Amino acid sequence: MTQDMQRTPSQVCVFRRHEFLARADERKDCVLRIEEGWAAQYRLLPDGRRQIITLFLPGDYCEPQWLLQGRATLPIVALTRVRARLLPHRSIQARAPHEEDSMTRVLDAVLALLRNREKWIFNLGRMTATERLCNLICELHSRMAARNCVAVQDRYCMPLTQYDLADIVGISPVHVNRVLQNLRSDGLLELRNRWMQVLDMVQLKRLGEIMPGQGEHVPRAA
Amino acid sequence: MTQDMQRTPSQVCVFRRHEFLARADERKDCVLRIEEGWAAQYRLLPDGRRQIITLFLPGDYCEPQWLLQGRATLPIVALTRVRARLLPHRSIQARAPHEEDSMTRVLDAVLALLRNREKWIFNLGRMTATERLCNLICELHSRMAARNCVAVQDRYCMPLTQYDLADIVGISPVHVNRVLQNLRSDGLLELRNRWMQVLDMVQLKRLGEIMPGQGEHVPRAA
DNA sequence: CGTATCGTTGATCTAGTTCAATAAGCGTGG
DNA sequence: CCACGCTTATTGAACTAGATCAACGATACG
Repeated sequence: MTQDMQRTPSQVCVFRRHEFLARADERKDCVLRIEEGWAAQYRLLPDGRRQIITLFLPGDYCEPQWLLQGRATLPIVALTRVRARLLPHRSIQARAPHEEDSMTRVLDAVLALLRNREKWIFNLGRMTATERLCNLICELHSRMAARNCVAVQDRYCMPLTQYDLADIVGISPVHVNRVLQNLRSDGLLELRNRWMQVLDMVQLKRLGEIMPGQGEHVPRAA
Repeated sequence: MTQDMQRTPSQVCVFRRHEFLARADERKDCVLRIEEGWAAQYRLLPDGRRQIITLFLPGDYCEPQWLLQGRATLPIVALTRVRARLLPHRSIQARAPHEEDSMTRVLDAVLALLRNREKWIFNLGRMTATERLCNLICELHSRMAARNCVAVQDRYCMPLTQYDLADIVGISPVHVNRVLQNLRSDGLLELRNRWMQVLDMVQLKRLGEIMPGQGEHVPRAA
């Protein structure tokens, strides 16, 4: 598919599930804008441990920093069928600051990525399994909502398997299942057949969202 | 100290231990370059849980992304006495690409930050306590080495308390202590009075460093 | 309609937490 | 110089969140 990308600059291209959008250390002269489907960037250990580092949803730039570094660092795989538009670096640089897919927009996406990683470092370091999952669900909801991908009654398509979820929040798949059971039985959400329905966003946020709590005092362990 | 910063653009300024280099949401028209001392960016929960997100060492740009977003997101505190040079955005933009403290250099630092966070998301999500600590020690060693701050025999000044270490690697201070005991008794390192001496870097790397292992197969939980 | 993937459940185990107490450093003022 | 108070390091004992193992049921899909 790399070949396709070379042949058809500024075009749309499609990846089947499990196909790679990027491989480690691959050269990149385009940024992708996901138009449909979900993709994930991950790191894998020889012993099988996997951690998903970044999730790409419809509307996201897939690796905006490629614009600056011209190279992928980690593999990116399609979690569903993915349709993406290729944005050659040149065409991005050519656009006026306030246009769609301009330099400014792409750099903003880099900053957003950086902030999102702040959040996940915190999550993985200091939140419980339930908190992490709630947090993820809220994040997905708000990102999907921002792209107008949430239907009535807070329903949205959530194609991640419980294995995927486990590899995002850094827990085991079995435990993901158990936490989801709890959230379901507490009436916070419904999740079946790749459709997520948030039933009690307030409570979900309370369980998962990180409080502002930017302590002004000297930081020290509790 | 914000006042000092306004009054003396392009100057050096000094922070005592526990003083803030930045507060959440503060406006920033300078990037700092740390000349001496260590600082940390962290997030704190009302219940006392703290996670250090970024560590700034001598030679590092402290929050290069301020150049792009003009604003801090999280508090940054001095872990030791810190001396830092103020680099106003204007002066950075004025420099030629290959100069010290040019736009290019600062953007490279943003990219490095992004990659370092990839690594830590992986660490926190999928590595054991021992692996995380070894990994951190190796990272500190190589960052200090890059700044010529490592003396003979792999000795370097490591001012982090065990509480700090705990809040970086996302485990409890007590457990940090125990893991360090193990590493000491295995003859991998020496650590006393804020001085770290790495005795067996090879073994330490093996325990902590992330193998390339970029699996080419379909990612799935082990 | 058979086969691989995905979800669910129970039982057992363990890495790491929490609590609590003590010891060792270390700066500061008298 | 010493005494005091505070921070940091160390250790043990009890506990728990979450992992691991294993089996089985449900889906989906070619």
